Amino acid sequence: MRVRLEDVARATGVSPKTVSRVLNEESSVKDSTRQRVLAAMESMNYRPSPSARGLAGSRSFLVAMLYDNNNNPASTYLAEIQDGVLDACDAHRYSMMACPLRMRGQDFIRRVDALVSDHHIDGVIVTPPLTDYPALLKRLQEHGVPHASISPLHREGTIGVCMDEQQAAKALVTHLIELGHRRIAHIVGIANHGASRWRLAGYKEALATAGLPNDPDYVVQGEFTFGSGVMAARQLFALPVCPTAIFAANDDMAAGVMWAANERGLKVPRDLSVCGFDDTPLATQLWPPLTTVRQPSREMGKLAALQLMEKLRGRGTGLLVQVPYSLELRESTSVAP
Amino acid sequence: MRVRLEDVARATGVSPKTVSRVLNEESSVKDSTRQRVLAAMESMNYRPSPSARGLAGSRSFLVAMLYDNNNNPASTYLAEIQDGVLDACDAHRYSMMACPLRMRGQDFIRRVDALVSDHHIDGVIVTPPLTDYPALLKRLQEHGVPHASISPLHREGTIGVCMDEQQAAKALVTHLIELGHRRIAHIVGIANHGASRWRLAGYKEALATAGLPNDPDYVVQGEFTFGSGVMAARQLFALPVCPTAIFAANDDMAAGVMWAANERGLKVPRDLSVCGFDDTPLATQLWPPLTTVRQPSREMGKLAALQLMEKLRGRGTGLLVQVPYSLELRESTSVAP
DNA sequence: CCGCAAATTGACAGCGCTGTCATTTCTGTC
DNA sequence: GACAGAAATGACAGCGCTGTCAATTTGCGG
Repeated sequence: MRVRLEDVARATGVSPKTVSRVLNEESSVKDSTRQRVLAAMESMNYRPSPSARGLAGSRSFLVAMLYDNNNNPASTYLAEIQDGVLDACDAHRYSMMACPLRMRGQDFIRRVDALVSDHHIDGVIVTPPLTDYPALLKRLQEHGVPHASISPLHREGTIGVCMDEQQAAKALVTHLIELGHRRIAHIVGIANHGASRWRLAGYKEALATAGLPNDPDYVVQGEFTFGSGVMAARQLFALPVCPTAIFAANDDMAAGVMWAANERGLKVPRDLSVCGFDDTPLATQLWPPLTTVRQPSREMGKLAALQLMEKLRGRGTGLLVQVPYSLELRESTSVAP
Repeated sequence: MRVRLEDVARATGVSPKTVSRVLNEESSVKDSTRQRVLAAMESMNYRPSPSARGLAGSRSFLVAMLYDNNNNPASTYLAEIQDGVLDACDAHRYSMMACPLRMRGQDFIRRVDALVSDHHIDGVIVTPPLTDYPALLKRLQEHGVPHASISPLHREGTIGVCMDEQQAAKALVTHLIELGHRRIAHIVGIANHGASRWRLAGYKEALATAGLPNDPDYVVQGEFTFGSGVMAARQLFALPVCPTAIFAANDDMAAGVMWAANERGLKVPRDLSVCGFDDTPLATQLWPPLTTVRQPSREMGKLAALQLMEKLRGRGTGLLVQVPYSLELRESTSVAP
């Protein structure tokens, strides 16, 4: 019924073990043999059984993507990462399981345990903000399960992928300055998220570099949601001297800012320049379209998964690769009034 | 190292097979025996190996959630469904794999084949718009893999979960009529999606029931995105006689309508009532908050998964359960001007 | 053409569980 | 109290693959 490894072996005239070697890309197989086996596999449409491989061997070819579904601000972001991870897994014949972790109490530790020991997970992709949850990372290490992080806050000894968000934020704010803006406000994301810190740091750096003052009134707290963007903007508009530009730490909040501006009768970008971060679909759906920083989430998921699988194969030491950002200059920003 | 079924058997003084029976909830085990075995499992922290179970038995305890990542308008929706499915799977010790399907050409058939035969998938959760892709359903049937659908267009012989979207749309539009609106427009979603059809039908039904005319100019095509909502609204505003209320087939488009209204200087809800559908997070982030229909996506994912697992266990015949909608009447709608 | 190390290949057991079928232990009945 | 039939349990093989280690083949210097 099902084509087994043994069938391929028989068809090729070699032992099952040799077919297994080819399957696992072991080096000690003569090239001519490998070719014959591969050809047979192909023509017989052989597909190894993950269950059998998992049971007999030490590897499961399973990768888990962990995410925090407790306070899930940006499901678009996670969905894109997930797709990228799946892409990479597909290409290397790995499978992926998506695993939401509710970070209440210590229950999540048990979930991690269950996951790892049940399914023999080979490796884990960790997404923000889980990337900086020490208890989780510690547990993974105890299990001996390698992980790759996406945009981790602490980068030493971590493999995965990141973007120079601070540099990107700086570039964005510098762009505003070049447009003639001098009163530039920033809406910060959820405290302690890496993204929030870096973007704030980039904002401050740009101001400092340009020799502009860093007015604390111009830095208000948000929480990455549309609503918090609206609230933060209202707060800024209530200031005695309004900013002429607002850099929100993500697109959702920027959309909130635009809404609030509108509510107050401010025309974007004529009266107020607005920019965000992430380049979510929202950015181009708003009117005017939002100036923002493109964060290649999907690509990042893919790269993180690739890094992980490299490590699993024992090839390379695993790196924290950096993906390039790109400024998407659109119509929500213009010269200062 | 690892606690095996055999260890539990030894500890309890029964044969491995009996432990296996308890594990699989077979009926032919004396109750006292079952209790002892369960106690031992608990105290030894026994966790069965999915690989071994998959290899030896006919079941894999794996469920796949299929989604279309080609044109993915509403990743929030899918993310919520996914979480619901995961919830249900967790509860019944099943695992879930998320599987995006690119519906280009015939490649996706191979992907389905690979999925089912590689992983021995026990069952599949199908999400819109895949629910109505005949080639996919046929292939699943050929593989003998049961599936549960979420909001399928064709309901006969299907198990899964649905909502009476037509009724919900009717109720929403009826609400507008009760507020005194007579010129009510509708922005349709992507053609052929079940959601689009039902919501349009509900709109028409409400008008007909109230004896209002069905002006074709007041029904414009959208595609479930913010941008398409903006375009559609502009089209409606350009009409000689403007509608006083717009029912968009989803929240994203409704947000687009609100934006366009704003752009044109129309105050919502004073000059124009707007309502959407789905109750995405966006609905409460807009200002004014959006009147919409709550679609319990997460709950629906959970229920679909439960239906599927019931079927897998051979219990019950599997149903298409209907979840209740609820009208979320908020500030974006008010009495007609 | 031989001997030896290196390169390749193969034999075999067993991973942890379940399907099949045989066996034992209960029931209730006359 | 013996007996049929049902209920409960067990023995055993084997799912499809890989780890271990042994066997074979190859390449090469002399």
